[in-house]
Amino acid sequence: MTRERALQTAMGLADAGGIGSLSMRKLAAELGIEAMSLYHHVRSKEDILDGMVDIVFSEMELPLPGEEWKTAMRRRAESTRAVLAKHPWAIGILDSRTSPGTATLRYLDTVIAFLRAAGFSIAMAAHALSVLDSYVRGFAMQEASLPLDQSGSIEAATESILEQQHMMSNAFPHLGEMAAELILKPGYAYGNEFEFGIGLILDGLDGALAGEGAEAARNAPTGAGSAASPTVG
Amino acid sequence: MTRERALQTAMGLADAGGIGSLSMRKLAAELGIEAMSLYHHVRSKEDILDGMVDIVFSEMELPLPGEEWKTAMRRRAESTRAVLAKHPWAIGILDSRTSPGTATLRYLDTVIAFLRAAGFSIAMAAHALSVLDSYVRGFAMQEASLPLDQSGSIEAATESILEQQHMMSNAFPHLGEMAAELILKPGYAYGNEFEFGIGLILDGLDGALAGEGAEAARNAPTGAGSAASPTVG
DNA sequence: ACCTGAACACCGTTCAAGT
DNA sequence: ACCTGAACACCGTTCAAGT
Repeated sequence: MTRERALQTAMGLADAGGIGSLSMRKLAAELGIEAMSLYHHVRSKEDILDGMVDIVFSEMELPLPGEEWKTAMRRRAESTRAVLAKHPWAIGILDSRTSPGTATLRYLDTVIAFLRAAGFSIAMAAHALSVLDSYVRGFAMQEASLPLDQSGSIEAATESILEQQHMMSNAFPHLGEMAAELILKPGYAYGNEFEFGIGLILDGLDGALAGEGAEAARNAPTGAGSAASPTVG
Repeated sequence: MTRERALQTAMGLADAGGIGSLSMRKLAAELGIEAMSLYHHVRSKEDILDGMVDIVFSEMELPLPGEEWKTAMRRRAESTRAVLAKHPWAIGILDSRTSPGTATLRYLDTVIAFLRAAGFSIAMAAHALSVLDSYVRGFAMQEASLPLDQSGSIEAATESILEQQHMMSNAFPHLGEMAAELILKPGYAYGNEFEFGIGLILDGLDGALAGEGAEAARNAPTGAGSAASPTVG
């Protein structure tokens, strides 16, 4: 029995049945011990959740040094989305840990280092982190709560949805139209909306970065507009 | 005793002490009845959560007919953020309700109607809803989990944070630099990042809309590029 | 050092019994 | 129709007692 094995088993339980099916008693049973024995390896259930969240961060792909920044941030976003789809219970508690683990801190540090090396000022790196991660986590949250079939399209096979669809078209015509003309059509998968948003945000960051670079160049025309020193006051 | 009063009291409990402090027994006590009596007015705790989420949607400001769309969407985003800051327990369960209430459906229908009237195709309205709401909810989630003082800046007064800050600067230098040079500086408030992201997304949508309008004009040069008919196949 | 039975203070919900 | 006591099957956690 190690803390590591307890965390891995806890991840398995949460992945399989949601965070609600993770209890100290069930986890202990899975490990072949009594619930009270767990407290020799972890401090509390909160401690277990801290450890689980840190494992989730450790599974996310990091940007590679030298990679073009938009490519790197797009890959990071897609990796985050994939990891959160595998561990949907983690979405709501990713940020709420009061004591972030080392994998979490290393993850953040590496992303910030990458952005700085790519020419982002400290303030612009904070902007980029905020808008990208807010979007990716919000999207993961919405995606996690959809009734999806295995192709990723909305599960419309049940009678109840079709009934609702009919009622909706009368009481809520625009929602009904969007459902009928787009969302419930065979080709539509909500997951594809991700690409639109991430592209839009990366292009926007590109523009903001160019504007900042131009401004820096005006203020200090000899500098290369690169990353070494902070440009924020 | 009515369902309405039960929901309002439940909201008060959740607002005050988080969703964890909302139990059927405590709610009943607050209402002056026994826990079991609640089941005469609501079907289950899930039913209560459904009702609470619908009330949260009813508190969000809707776009006004005729309003300029970027203004309207910015106001909607800020209102959503404010409502979710008042009811942080709602952020993680907003989308996960399997049976949305009438306020929720009316809210969505009104927003879609507004976007269609502003010239968005069905597909572009879906894009806009997805990227805006993912961002706003993701941001609300991150904001809800920060240790903020009343001015909205990070609470840096505790020794433990300063200690961590010192350790961090060695092990995680870029994170440490961002903390020291930006986040822990007196003027900084994480909430101000919201404006950067929402502006970036609205500008991006503006460009996408113009592109779509130009394409529609090429395909049917006599049309005004307006909202009446769907342009999605 | 590691494990555990009993216990405490909680949960959501059912059911039969009251008015 | 509305309320409720007792009960069931759960929680996280403490504590004294075992090896």
